[in-house]
Amino acid sequence: MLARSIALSKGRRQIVDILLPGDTCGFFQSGGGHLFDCEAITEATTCAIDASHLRKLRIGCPDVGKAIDEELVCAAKRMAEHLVTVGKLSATERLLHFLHWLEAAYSERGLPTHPIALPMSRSDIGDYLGMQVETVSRAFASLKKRDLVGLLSAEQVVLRRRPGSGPRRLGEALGASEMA
Amino acid sequence: MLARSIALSKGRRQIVDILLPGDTCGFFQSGGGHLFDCEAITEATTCAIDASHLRKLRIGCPDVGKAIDEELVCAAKRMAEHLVTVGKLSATERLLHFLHWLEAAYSERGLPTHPIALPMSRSDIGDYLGMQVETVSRAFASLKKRDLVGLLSAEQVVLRRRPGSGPRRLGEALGASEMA
DNA sequence: CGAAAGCTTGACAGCGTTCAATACGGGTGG
DNA sequence: CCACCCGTATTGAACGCTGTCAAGCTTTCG
Repeated sequence: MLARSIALSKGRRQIVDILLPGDTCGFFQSGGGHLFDCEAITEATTCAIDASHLRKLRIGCPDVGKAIDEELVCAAKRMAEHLVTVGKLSATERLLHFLHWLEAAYSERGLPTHPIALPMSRSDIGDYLGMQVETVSRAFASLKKRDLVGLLSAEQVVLRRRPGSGPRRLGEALGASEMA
Repeated sequence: MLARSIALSKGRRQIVDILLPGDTCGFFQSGGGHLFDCEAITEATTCAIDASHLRKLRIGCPDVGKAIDEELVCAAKRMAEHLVTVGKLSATERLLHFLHWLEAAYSERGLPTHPIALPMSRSDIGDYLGMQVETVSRAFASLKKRDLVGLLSAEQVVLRRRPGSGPRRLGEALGASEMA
């Protein structure tokens, strides 16, 4: 698990994207400078590709260009949905939404989802979801009290699926997340 | 001015990006479906490019692919910085940051910046910055009271530059935006 | 001129931040 | 093995900001 982030003053940062096995963490540079920091949350094995070599490769092989585009578009899509999460949801809803997203992402990659591993610290979660560490804790407490999640430990979480709150599109998820 | 947004339930939406003359509003589709809605805020003249034609064009001409990548990366960069704005700034700071961003964007394109035009409604601004209409109004009032902006009308704004708060990189801007 | 839509302002409740204190867990050294 | 210590997580209390509801106000358009 990697975190793509933007560094701010005084050691603060905003995590803008989270990368899981199979995702690509390069590509985001223009004019030679990288746009984002990228930091490993867990142990990670990465594969470096020489930029000039890749550039040459693209010319002969259109599929390469297409794959790069696909990756860029996916990252943009993730960020846009994340923007909705941060912009429109309450703290508890953000956390729940994030956990469901993680579960879906794990499941796509064949990683265990019961429980789901949460290797990042509370402060990482806060930097990702745009809230304070304390608020993250409170949100966990709130979800636990409602039996929406179970906490085996601080980094081992089980999601209890509420009827009708399964994985769904974001627009509907938001409608449902109003937790009336 | 166009707004790229994600539609939510009950007519709500999150605007994820704002496009100005020279920006490209396509590209964001995968599997035939568009990822975002795109809506005109002002009158706009657009230029449609046939997708299959473009695909063929890329093969022979590497610059085309590079230009598309450039556009994707720029959009991702905008969204990431916007994410910082929404995730880490208070309502008033968000608005001020947005106005400065607009000024810089206008200035890059040779559009007038004194005053700067604000063709979008308060509700659009709210959907972009992740806050309510009333909060947008309050933020304007607060900025006006501090003489950071002047309101000629609801859509004609002048930015009064505070010493040391000119256009700068986002990391520093955030440091300064703590408005101590 | 009247109506409708958008903008602004006020009051109040609720949520999230802040500051502070406490609990938990892993590791080290005695 | 236990005591201690550190970093991290949780919990508590008070405050401030923002969402909400409601009422005026301005502008636009018929």
